[in-house]
Amino acid sequence: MKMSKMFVQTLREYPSDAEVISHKMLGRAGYIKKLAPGIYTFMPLMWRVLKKIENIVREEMDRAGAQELLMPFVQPKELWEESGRWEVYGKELMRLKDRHDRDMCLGPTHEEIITSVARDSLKSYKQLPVNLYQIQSKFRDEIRPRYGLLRGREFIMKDAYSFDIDEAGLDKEYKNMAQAYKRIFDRCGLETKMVQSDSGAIGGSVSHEFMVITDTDAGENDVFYCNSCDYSANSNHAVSKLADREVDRKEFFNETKIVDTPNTHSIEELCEFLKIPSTLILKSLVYIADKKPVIALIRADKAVEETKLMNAVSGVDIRIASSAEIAELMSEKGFDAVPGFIGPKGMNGIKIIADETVRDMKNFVVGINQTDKHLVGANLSDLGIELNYADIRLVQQGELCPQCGKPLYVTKGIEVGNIFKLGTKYSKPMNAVYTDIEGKTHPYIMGCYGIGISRTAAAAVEAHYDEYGIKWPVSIAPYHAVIVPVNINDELQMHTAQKIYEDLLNAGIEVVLDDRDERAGVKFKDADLIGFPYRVTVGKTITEGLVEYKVRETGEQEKYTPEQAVKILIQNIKNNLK
RNA sequence: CGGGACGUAGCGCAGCUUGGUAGCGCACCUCGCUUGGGACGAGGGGGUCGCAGGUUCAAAUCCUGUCGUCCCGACCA
Repeated sequence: MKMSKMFVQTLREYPSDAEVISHKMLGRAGYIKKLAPGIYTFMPLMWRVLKKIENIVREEMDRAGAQELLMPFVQPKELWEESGRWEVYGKELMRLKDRHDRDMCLGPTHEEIITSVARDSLKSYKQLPVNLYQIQSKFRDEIRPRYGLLRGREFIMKDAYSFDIDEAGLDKEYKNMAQAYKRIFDRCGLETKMVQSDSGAIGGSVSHEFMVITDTDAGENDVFYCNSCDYSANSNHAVSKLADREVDRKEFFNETKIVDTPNTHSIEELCEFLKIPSTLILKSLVYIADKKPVIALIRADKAVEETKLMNAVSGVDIRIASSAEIAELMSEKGFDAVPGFIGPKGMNGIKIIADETVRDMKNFVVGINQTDKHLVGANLSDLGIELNYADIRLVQQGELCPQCGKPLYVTKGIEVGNIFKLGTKYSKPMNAVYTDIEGKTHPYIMGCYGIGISRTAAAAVEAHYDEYGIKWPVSIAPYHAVIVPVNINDELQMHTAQKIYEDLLNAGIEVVLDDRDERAGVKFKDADLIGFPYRVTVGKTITEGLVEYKVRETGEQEKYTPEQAVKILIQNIKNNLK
């Protein structure tokens, strides 16, 4: 490719709307162009990167025994009604009507479609197991798309679905996919952690996410992990042992009574007023789960993990209650307390979920729905309510590993892939069954396995960049190398560059010749920004028969004869692609 | 959906307070000069100032409405 003809425009400045590294870099280097929020054109360089990732995914999925197909992007409502998700999925599902006024949607995921395809074709146990996948654009009408390709509305995804006759088969395929994913991300030059996670809206029981660990702002997930064993989990799923279970502190309160606690609207204010540690306070939080109030109780030095709470009440939608909703709840129960003084006492008929931390608390402080008052020296028996215990606690750094008891650490991660055990979540309601050896029918045992292709590309930038631009891993770089003649009007320089370029092309290397009549600085800046893994500069030293070879990743550079440079380049690239 | 901000050339921005012939840098075109880390000079092309009303002799500027975009909170590959 000649740089002078390449359809790319690099910019002097970062796009003003970009917040995170990958968005800034990909925008400035001319890889992507925004059309609408979360909707981007993949420019030629970007498309080359995406195709590289797709091909790695294809090779590894095929090697793992999966078969590629391609399902429709536009889907009819009827299938979504069969699975029950037309009602449940919410506004992220982009709904539209065709000319006959029929309800349709843009595919955010394809469980319904693949299940309907499978049930028409997979009739016998003899045909199972099967794993089918596709690589395609998905559309999810995210509330707030952001971070460029990391959270788009339209994005490219690989989604795979497995069908087995029993759980054992699913377990085997689940492991098989986990191994394939490891190989895929390794080949993309990405270090990932496989972490336990919540199974979310797609449903099912067990799931793991593949996280690119990053120290940039783009990591939207907190990952807890143990250095002593293999435990790691997304914060929405992580569990821990408490480092401190010391809760009976009789020295503070030796009798149960109501005390005045004026203007203590926060835990901090209450601690300060009563001169007590926050571990002595039972915190009561009001949430709205599927439009109904739920009270969550937890030791006040800990925070509630909303996904866990949602699972504890089997809800699909949860958020903290507004002060108006709290006021409404109060008046319904005959109280008039303001937030800060809410408590479980007298809340009969409201679902109350207590975190495990509550179990051990004794002689604690709790709100009793009277403004400017708290009950001190309280015990659970004083509250006169029925508690449902569940782990709804957000793990904090320093708490202990649930497996081995050593301290847990936290880091940021970008989720680039996930694997789910679906079981019969879709096959049962959609009556997708096979016939066993005895002639009986059973629903398939299903699994699903996703990889965000475009997100993986962005995550690779987050993991490989410096102040000058992108440092693509060779395996997914748009081109392997760039040849830069410093002065194209110098016949020897240009002739040598041209020769190197052709030799590399003939060797199957994806190479760009920067034949633009620009100053060296411009070409170097662009080469660094675009992120070619290797650069060969043909400048003044060509009069001594030498060119300069430079590695983008390490900054390492060396002078060679043109023939040596070609040879080393070919060798390094081939080694890297193994 | 709530809270904040912004819409002026492909990109980044000034002008608006106090109405009076639309500007700057980058990018683009021509010529010259230059050629190892985003040179320089001269000339040039490109904008219904998001859109619609209103006020006014006169609106990018003031008023009203509307659409769009970005940032902070609840989702997920």
